[in-house]
Amino acid sequence: MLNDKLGNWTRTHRCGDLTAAQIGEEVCVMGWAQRRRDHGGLIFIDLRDREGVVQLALDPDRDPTSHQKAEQVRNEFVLAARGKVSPRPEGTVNPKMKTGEVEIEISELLILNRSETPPFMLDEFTEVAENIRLKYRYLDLRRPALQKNMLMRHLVAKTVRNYFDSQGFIEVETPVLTKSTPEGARDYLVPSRVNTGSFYALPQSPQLFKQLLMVSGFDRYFQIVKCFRDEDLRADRQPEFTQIDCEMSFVNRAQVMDIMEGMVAKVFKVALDVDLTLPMPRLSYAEALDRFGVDNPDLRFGMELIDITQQVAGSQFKVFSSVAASDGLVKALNVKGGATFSRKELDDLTDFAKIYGAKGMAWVKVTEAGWQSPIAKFFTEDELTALNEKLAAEVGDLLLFMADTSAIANEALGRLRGHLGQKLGLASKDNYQFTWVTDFPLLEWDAEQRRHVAVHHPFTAPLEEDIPYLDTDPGKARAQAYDLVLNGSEIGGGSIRIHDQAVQSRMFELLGIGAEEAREKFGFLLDALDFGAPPHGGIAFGLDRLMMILAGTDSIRDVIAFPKTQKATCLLSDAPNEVDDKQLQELGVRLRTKQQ
RNA sequence: GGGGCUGUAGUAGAGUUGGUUACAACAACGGCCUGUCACGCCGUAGGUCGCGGGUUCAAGUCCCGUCAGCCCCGCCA
Repeated sequence: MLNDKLGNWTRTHRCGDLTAAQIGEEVCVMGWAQRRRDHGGLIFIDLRDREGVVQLALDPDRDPTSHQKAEQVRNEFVLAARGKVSPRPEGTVNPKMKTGEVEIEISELLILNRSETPPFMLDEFTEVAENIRLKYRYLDLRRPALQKNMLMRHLVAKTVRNYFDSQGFIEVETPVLTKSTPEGARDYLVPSRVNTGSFYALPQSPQLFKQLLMVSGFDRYFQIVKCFRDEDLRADRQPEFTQIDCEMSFVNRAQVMDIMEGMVAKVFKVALDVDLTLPMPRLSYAEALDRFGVDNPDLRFGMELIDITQQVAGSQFKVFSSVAASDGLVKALNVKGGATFSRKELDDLTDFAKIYGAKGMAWVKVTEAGWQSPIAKFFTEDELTALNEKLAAEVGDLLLFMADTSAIANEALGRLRGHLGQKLGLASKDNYQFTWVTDFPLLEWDAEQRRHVAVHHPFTAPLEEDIPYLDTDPGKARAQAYDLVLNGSEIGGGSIRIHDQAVQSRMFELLGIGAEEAREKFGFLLDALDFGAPPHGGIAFGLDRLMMILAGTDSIRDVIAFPKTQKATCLLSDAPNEVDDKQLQELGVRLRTKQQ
């Protein structure tokens, strides 16, 4: 059957926008049939567009032609309808719908297109397995939840652009086909046909180009830009993702952080109508690790880590005292009211800690009769008193202990803290607690590669007072870096950059990148720094992670229109796919066989 | 590279100790119905139990392998 033609019909309203204010108006709406209710005589159709749903009423007595057409309508047919907005008869108002006070009395109906029966209902109620949703992503995107997320993402991007514009930033595009560089994540490579045997890399970030823009005098740059990292996926990680990237000249750390707080506050106001308190708290890396065990602490709840290494150093409990003697850490958490945890729950917590390298976990239930714990017997009265005091232990509390190297004790107990915060409902989704984390180490020792690697990236400037350490004790040098952490998630990170060619060369040297390699890989940057590079610094925010928190979802796929699966494939387009041998030949690329 | 969870009509699920023809719901299709709104009523159709192998008289169910989706560790300057 032929579809109706749109002709010169013009939409006057979006479905979801019709309210009592339009009563009496002749309107024209277009959208998808969400559901048809056929009463034999009267037919109701819920028509949906991105703003919502409105009820069309088709009365055979008013217009038999459109009523007849309405009998053919099935789910997801594309309709255009003209009619009068009317108040619903008494007793038939639907308070659950935004448009529930009105309906459109249809005088003319067009079936613009038909639809196969969709593989799943496109309403807000039906739950569908994610692989099915991803295969039919264009249908899933038609549903209210994803429509809402994508509309919000647009609003956030618009707000970011307006804010940066108002602060004198300009958006400049940087290359997507660029140069592979050592350090950092695995690159996505693109073979060059014109230069057989050579490859471009897709950018992990526009880092070098934005620094060059500072050398070029643009002063304040930003870009909302795709970045690519060929690493394994997580619930909050996709191989291609979007950064809000920016860079400023003639600024120090505090000035960068101030401007960025303003941007984040604007975004929260526009997207959620939430007023943030500025300035945001600032924690040093050392303090974050000491108090929370991780460099991305969730500040929605307390339950801080407590260092009890001193208190147990002399105890009979060898697991603790030996760690204390070997420069490790013994730390504890006081889970208020946690004495009700079952043995199974405690075992589960232990298993959780083991994921992060912990060898075990000691626990204590604080009861009226004292410590109920497998390890209670190892401690003297004095030691118990000291520990109870240090941990502010009260009857009903659960104390969890971790003894290990400082790295493992901190991470395992810190993760356990985050896990317990979720489990105990201490981390409400609509509570937004920010903190900056600063003074990261500049370098860390990579035992496998037997060299220092940059904690942030190789262009990060050391704290001015720590520059002497570069020659004496590089591991001790701290960086002029800063991460913005929201509810335990790192949503942004940046630094003041090195603008001095000599310092940059020294940095490469420390990273074990020889002068020749540095010249080959980064020569263009080193050259640029020699031509009057201004002091500069910047930051990049992960737009997808920010959107996850704004949208209140646990999956990055819910804020990306066309996301990849965990194996980095696209179930919709079937990418990546094999290509014709002819294409490979043109590129000068030959596939290795499995045996090789 | 490693650990874990899941896979049964189009969809989301039930299926007990291995035992008759694999269930009911929603969706679909046909019919009835003039105030429903996740409409209602009657009827019809719809299955490679992810795939492959094994054990068994007998496998959706037990075992092995494999594929896919998800979560995590490693990885992610």
